[in-house]
Amino acid sequence: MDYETAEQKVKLFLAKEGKFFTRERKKILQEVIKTGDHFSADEMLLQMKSDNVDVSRATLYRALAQLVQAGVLSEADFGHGHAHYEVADEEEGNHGHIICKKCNKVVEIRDPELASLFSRLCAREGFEVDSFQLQLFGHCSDCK
Amino acid sequence: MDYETAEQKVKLFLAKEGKFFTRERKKILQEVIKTGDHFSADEMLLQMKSDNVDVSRATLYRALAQLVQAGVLSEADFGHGHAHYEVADEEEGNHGHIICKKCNKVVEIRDPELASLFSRLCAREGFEVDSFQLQLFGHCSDCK
DNA sequence: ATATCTGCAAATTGTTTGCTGACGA
DNA sequence: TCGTCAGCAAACAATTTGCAGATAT
Repeated sequence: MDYETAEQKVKLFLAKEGKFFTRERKKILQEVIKTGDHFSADEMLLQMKSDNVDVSRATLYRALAQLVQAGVLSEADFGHGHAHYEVADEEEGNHGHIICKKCNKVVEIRDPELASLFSRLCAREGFEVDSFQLQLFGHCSDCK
Repeated sequence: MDYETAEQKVKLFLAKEGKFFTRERKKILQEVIKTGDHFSADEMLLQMKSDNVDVSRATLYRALAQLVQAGVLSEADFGHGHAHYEVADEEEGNHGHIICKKCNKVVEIRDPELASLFSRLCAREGFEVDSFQLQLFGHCSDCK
């Protein structure tokens, strides 16, 4: 997702909630979009520090939660004891991850079959699904 | 999984690690097997309290981690801020969950297509997968 | 006998919250 | 102007850990 698209989404969301697009939120959004990868709150703080962008931990956490709500970020748990974020897919459902238990490498899994299989399974249970989290744990080619 | 099977697995695992099958670990295993459902560490402590089984929180956490390693329990994160456990499936891959975002109801999703699709996707990335976690978030028939 | 265990309380980790002066519309 | 915000420090919840005496083999 490019910065412009993201900013539109965020502004729309904030406006709807009666909130402001402050300079801190903008700085955070820029840093977040700049990252092409998964990141934790701490990693983002480090990146910001190295870019001389100064925002408090509390503000970052508050902003990340908003970005998730705004649909700009998605959140995942790789079993490492803290949340991971990544820029959300622009269209349709999100994607899964394969995590190497040895070296912690993370690879994204995208396949149209995923969404279609999931919605079939959910319909069977009478659920209406709007997102999923899929983590596959194993060993990558280097570690097995 | 019945108690006997579980105890075998646990004893094997503990022996391999040079650890003991103590009375606390046995009490915990019994309570865990008794539960037919998902549970958190706190819920298990409550159940044990109501059964007059007395084990400290620290010992429970240590034992749960071993049971996961032994393959008797599996661990999942439903986004509620704490881990959930459930007795692991005896054969082949585990299963997923659909979680209602409104009422927190959790329904299990089992389908042979899951494992086969996942192993296909992983092979494509050169990974060898041994477990997965799948959470589908949405609204159940009562809440939508 | 000896290494592993338990329970306790204290420590850690990741994250959230209350407050006060600063900021955005 | 007036409500929202940022930063700080304190609060929190879930989980982990160090230690000293109890226990398993």
